[in-house]
Amino acid sequence: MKVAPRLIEIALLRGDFSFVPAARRGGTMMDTKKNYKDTLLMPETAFPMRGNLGQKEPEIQKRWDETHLYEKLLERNHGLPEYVLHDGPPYANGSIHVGHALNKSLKDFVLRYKTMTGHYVRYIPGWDTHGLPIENALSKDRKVDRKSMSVAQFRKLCEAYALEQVAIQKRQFRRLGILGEWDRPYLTLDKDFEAAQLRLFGRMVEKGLIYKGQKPVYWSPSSESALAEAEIEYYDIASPSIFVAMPIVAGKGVLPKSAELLIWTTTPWTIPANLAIAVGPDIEYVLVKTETGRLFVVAKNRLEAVAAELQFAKADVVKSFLGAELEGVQYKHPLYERTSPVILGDHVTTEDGTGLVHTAPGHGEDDFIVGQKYHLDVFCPVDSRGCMTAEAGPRLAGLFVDDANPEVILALEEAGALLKSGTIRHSYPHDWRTKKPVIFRATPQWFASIDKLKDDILRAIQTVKWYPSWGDVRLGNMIKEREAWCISRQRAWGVPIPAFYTEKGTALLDPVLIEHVAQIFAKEGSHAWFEKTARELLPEGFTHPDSPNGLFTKETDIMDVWFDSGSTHHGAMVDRGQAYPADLYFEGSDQYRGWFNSSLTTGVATMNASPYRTLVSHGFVLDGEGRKMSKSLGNVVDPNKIMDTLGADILRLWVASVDYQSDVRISDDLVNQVAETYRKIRNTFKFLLGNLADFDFHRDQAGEAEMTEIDRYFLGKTRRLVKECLEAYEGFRFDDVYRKAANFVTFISSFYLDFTKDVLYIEKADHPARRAIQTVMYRMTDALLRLLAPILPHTASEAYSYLPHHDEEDVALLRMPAIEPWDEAIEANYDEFLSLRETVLKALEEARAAKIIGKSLNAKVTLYPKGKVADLLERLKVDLQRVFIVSKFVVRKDGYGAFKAVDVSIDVEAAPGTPCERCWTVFEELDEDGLCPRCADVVKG
RNA sequence: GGGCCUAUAGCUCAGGUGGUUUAGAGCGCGCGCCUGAUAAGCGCGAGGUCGAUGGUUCAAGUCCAUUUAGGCCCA
Repeated sequence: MKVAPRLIEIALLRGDFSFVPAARRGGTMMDTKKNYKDTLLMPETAFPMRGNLGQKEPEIQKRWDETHLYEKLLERNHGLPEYVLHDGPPYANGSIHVGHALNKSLKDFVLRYKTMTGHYVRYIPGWDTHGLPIENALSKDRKVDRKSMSVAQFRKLCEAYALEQVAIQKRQFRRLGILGEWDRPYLTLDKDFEAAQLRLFGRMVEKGLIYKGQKPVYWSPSSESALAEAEIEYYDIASPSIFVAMPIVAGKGVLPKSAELLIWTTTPWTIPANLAIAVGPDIEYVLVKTETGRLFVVAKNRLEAVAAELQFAKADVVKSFLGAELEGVQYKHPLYERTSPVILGDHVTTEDGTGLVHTAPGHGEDDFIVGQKYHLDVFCPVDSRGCMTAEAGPRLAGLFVDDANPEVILALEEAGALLKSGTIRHSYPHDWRTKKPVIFRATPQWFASIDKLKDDILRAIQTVKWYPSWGDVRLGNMIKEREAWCISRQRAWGVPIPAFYTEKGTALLDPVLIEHVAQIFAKEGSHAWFEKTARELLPEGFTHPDSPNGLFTKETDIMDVWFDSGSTHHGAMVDRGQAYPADLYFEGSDQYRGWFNSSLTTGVATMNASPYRTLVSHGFVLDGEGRKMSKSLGNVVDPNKIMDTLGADILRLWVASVDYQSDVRISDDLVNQVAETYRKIRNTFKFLLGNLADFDFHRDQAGEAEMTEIDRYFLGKTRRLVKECLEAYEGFRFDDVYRKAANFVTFISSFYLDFTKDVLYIEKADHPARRAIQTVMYRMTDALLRLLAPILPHTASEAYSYLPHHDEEDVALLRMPAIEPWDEAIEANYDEFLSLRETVLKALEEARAAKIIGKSLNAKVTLYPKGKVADLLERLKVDLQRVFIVSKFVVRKDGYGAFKAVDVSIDVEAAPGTPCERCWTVFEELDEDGLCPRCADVVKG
């Protein structure tokens, strides 16, 4: 324990010497020692042992800013091959979390590494600044009443809010130590960006990829507007609950014509819009005959419940079959002369109802999706006020949906299709503002066709390099499953869809008009759309046959924000002078569905090629137990806190330590563990720098010819480290860099840096052996500093500034070390020697335990090699006494020692004689000053 | 429910196409040494049967199936 020494320190401070052990008392001995200590070449450096990163990093970052490090790097690498890492825009809302820190750190590793390998590397950070979360933050958190102002006014508030959020996140990102164009980031709300987005959209229009269709959305009849998921609140209400039978007209040989399909619904008003009945392909269905002789189809698991509900006295199973067999069966609508198909849908369950799902593509999300697959119409006989239209037939037309319900039920009863009508209490969506029920209603929306692009996208996927390798499968599966992309949003905060309507209602989506609007946006931003009239947004003198009076209106829908971020490869990359495609996209695995997907779609649509050559994805950050972080669980780790206390380099080192390609974990314990490793690395730097205090590499370096084998062995290990780390960087395997570097540090610290102290401290400054060792240490320091610079930029920068005779202003300005060959024969020999070393250390440990020796320098070791060990020693030119830090080392071919191991035995005894006052090596004879010949020579000669 | 992924010592990770004996490393932990890297350094040691089950095989952490837990994205 550390208690004892601490007590002594305290005692010394107090002047209370009663705690001091006897051995430490007595003036003369201490004085003598002190004299000789002054003659040693002890490590000397001002590089502090403790990082104090929380305080120091901001200072280092300030220096980077003031010296324009980023700009210098660009200048320096101007004309070299460009490497484009295109930044995916985080959403501008709230403080950053560890996921952000992980993402940005990983990118910075790549950016700094690529810069150091001689690439022209820009970093243009970006933000996603439109969208619903910002609208909601204003309405909910800041109590902004949207209805009290115009859309244009509300959008201005959104913009201001987004910019605030960007400022917050920017500060936090910069604290990580990331170099880049922070003064000129790209924002999706920038005028230029919005113009670029429109132009990209225009090209898709030109290619015929954009069309108008229908899609059901949450619709609030009470406020006559579409609602987003976040604007919905659920309350319990009473709804009708009806069972309806729909007669078969074509049974496909599976069902008799007299059979009827049984469905259940709580929204009778959607019955007029019924265009199909969905069944689960793998669900088992039965045809049952009731006491009345009617034949009904129902899911087998639901039979009992349904029979009870409908009070069947009898329900004999006539036949059973899988849902898949029913595909294509035709039935007749009970209220209209209309025939519809049975379709298959994975969304069908047997949790409630009959296992057969009434499908109205105009009134339900699932219904719409499955309807797309079967090319069903998106039929919606309900208007914006929630009233049935003429399409629902004269009997229902004009009725509000709630009033249509009883009328539909009545009609069904009259048609003999109603089997039961009741009520049910259930949770139902309501408008969060009016608190009135909402409905699902199809409205006209703009779509991007995916069908036409699918094959091209799938082909593009094959050209991308994926890390991890399963990325192509994941994205490919999503593309294959993907239906049309609805890009319309009935919101305010976003880029408007640049369509106009004529007096006759003709939609005008024309590349020429879009370019005109884009030019306006480039000057004024998309606010112009909401502040100007259609006339003002159209080219001067524009006419259209469908607008004889020259009147036009403009589209009110805005674009899905995924179209915003999907446009960054132009708005923020190509338009900023970078080449298409980018070398790298590097984001979280949720972006397979998001940005990877939308960027690829728009990229293929407009450039017929993937916007990225290589794609790397990282996993999510979980807590120490592998669980999702959540406020309610209280397991959220705040990166800002870590940076303020332990430092950004610790956080970055954590990032480097984990296998980010799957999900990663973080906790206080885990971060502390990384901090320990950091301390080891830092302290090793301090020691190395200290031992290089009097070393000028240009003047003092030794050639390999002047080195011992073991020097060359460690030089070789350094070169191996360089090679392996560079390979790891190339493959984005930062955890390999971390581990290899950490292991290297441990390895040299316990072996080379330990035994060479005898030469470094004791010998004269320019002793050849000492200069040889310093040369190796310089190489080690240099390699480690450069290799770790991308991961620990602050620490590497700081340590480099303490390196005597350094040439550059910052370590970041250096190149990665070159890969050099090393002597593999020496490496093999000394790798083998390591196991002999272990054996000797064990023997020493045993002697220590037996109180024969304390420190190894008090020992005399006698080694009795046999077989392979004897062979090995034949091959080595090594000073065993020095390497094992003992006072005497004897090798004897005859006899055996007490400590036995394979092919070797060892005797350890206390070295006879007295320790030299200066070097502490034990000698049988010393001169009159208590010095050994070597020390006498150094001190006196 | 579907697509994709993860699961080896307390922690972070190694363990090409199945076959070196008691599955490795670093950290942490325990014990000890040193006090001339000192809120440091060095040594030794104890910890896993490889998420679980069932298979294939002369032989599986390493192949197959099932299953459990967890994650992302859908539904």
